[in-house]
Amino acid sequence: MPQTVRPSEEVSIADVAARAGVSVATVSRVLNGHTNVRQPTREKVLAAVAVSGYRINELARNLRTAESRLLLTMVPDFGNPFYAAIVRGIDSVARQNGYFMLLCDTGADPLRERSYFDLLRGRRADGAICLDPAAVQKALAEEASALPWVACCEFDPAAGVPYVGIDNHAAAGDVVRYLVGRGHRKIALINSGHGYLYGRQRFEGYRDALVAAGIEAHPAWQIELDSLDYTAGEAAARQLAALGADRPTAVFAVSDTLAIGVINGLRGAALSVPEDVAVVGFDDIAVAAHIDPPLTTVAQPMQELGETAAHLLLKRLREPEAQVAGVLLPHQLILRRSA
Amino acid sequence: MPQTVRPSEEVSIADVAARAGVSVATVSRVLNGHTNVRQPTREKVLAAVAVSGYRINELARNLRTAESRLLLTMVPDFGNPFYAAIVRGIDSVARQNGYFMLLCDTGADPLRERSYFDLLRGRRADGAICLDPAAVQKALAEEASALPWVACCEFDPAAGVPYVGIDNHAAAGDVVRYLVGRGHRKIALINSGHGYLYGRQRFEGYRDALVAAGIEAHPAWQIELDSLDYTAGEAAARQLAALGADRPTAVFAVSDTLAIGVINGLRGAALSVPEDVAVVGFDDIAVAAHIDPPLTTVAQPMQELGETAAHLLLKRLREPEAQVAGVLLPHQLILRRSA
DNA sequence: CTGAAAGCGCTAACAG
DNA sequence: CTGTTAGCGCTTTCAG
Repeated sequence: MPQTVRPSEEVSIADVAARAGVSVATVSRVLNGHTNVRQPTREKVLAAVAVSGYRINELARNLRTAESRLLLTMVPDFGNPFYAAIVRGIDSVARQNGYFMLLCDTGADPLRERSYFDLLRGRRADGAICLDPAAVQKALAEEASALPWVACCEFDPAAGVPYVGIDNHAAAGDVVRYLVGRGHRKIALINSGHGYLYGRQRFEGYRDALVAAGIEAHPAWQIELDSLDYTAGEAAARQLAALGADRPTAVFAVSDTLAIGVINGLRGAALSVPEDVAVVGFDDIAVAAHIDPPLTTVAQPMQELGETAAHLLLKRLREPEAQVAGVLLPHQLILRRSA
Repeated sequence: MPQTVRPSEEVSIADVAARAGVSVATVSRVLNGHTNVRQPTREKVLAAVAVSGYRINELARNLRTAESRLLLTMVPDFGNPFYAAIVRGIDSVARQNGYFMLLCDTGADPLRERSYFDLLRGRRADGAICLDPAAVQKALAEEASALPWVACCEFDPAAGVPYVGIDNHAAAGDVVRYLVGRGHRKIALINSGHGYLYGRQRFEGYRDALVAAGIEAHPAWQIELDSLDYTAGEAAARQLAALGADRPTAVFAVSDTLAIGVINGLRGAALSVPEDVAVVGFDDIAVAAHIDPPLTTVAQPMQELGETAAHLLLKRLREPEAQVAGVLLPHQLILRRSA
């Protein structure tokens, strides 16, 4: 016969029922705010709860109701302030809807992402929001398409997964057109490499806008990085500065962290911004407005991106059958002094 | 009679057992890697698992084993890169030990923190790491001291809660002594206000070092803020710049975000750093090295702070009775160009 | 080495 | 309005 090993202080719903002189069903009813309980009975129960110090065991409730009330959020790097703002948006609507957020840093590693997705399969999370590179998502797409998840920022409209993001192609075009309007014709692109779909979209926006302006880009002006670190931006800037006569007069970096690194790298090469080289970033993270020179950048509605992702997911949980379309939020070019 | 509403595709351990022609107990044994199962039997089970596409329901396991394998982390603001680095440290050791991390942003709000602590009470998390202001923690101290949690960065040695942090008093003293050594006698302190214990500790370190150097501080040089935003730092800088002849020649800000704001504010007042005013920050967040001028600051071992906190908590979970002492990690003054 | 069976603590039919 | 009872899906004695 299995024995109960719980410490004596653990009080269960049955204890409360006994103390109140009612059934466990009644206790459950008042706990869950059902209305069909007489007032005196309700009070008896509440009193018993109070004196016994009872706390509901949500693990048991979770099993019974078959939900964990947890939303999983996967980010490639929560050291990047860009993600922090989005995560805050997710968190706020999750909480408003009675969910908590399980935050995981995948480091853009497919294996780690896979193991996090197992949280869904094991019912430990009810749904997931994925901010990982599309390449990483893709590996999962087939087998995971039935799982309740949505994509945020990184998305492949063709993947059949609900998503929210911005029009990266247009945004990159806006930047190039602005720069061209200011007289620049030698415009570099510092891009995050490989897996990121937004990288490709922004590259295409950059290329198309250049073509439309009748400008041919020097191959050396297009740099692919495998990191969004400040340091990576610095290295890219040095590389560009070394071009001598072929040096670009403007640089478009696909992330503010990169752009800040670029500015610093340019400074190290005795080039001043924006006089010698104009610099435009992307994201509009908090620090962008507070450096020297203040960064001209494309603002993404970060908080709203997160909120929308959470709403999309919640909707998918409520109506599993409903077809949820992808949504694109507006971006905005913020003019400051760096370009 | 209650009916089973689970979709037909949901397969349970009983289905696997039936398919393999064994009992659920045996399936469970195989799943949990128990050794007392004959090889042929094990293979039958594994085969049945594979063909049925069975995934263990961790909610059920959690109820049975009475643990959630989740660690709760509460931060006052995950927009601050300082916290991001710590959180990464926590996450890495949590994962190494088979736990996932539930990350919550309390906004330094006692009510929200309380509600998060309820996750512990409801067994949805096995333990917690709290980075909130001591004042917020204190409200919980009495009733929550029995709960398995540890404090990180913010700690009251007298509270009886295991903690990890740095010696803030000494660190602030180091900054002041360095500044005095460079000839400064008019040293301002820009502090986070109110609740934060580290604020008080750093203030005392600042004050004591000043006294030891025989310097009397002008009251106007001590500014209390209720935010660590860049903007808050900027406002403080303007305030200091307006002092005219009484203007300090050095500023010690208790956070890098504040310090970056200060530098920007000073620049707005046409004061240059470090020539007119030297600026020292605290934390050594990633961007600190990449602004102009690069920030002199006190580095905290952020990753290690998080890792240690997680280890402390894990130890407390394993040995509930053991007395865990507080631990102080070394800090380091990083000299760059801002001071 | 394997199986039967007793729950973990809770919710929700169903019957009264 | 309230109680009885059957599980949710799993782990773990205890017997054989």
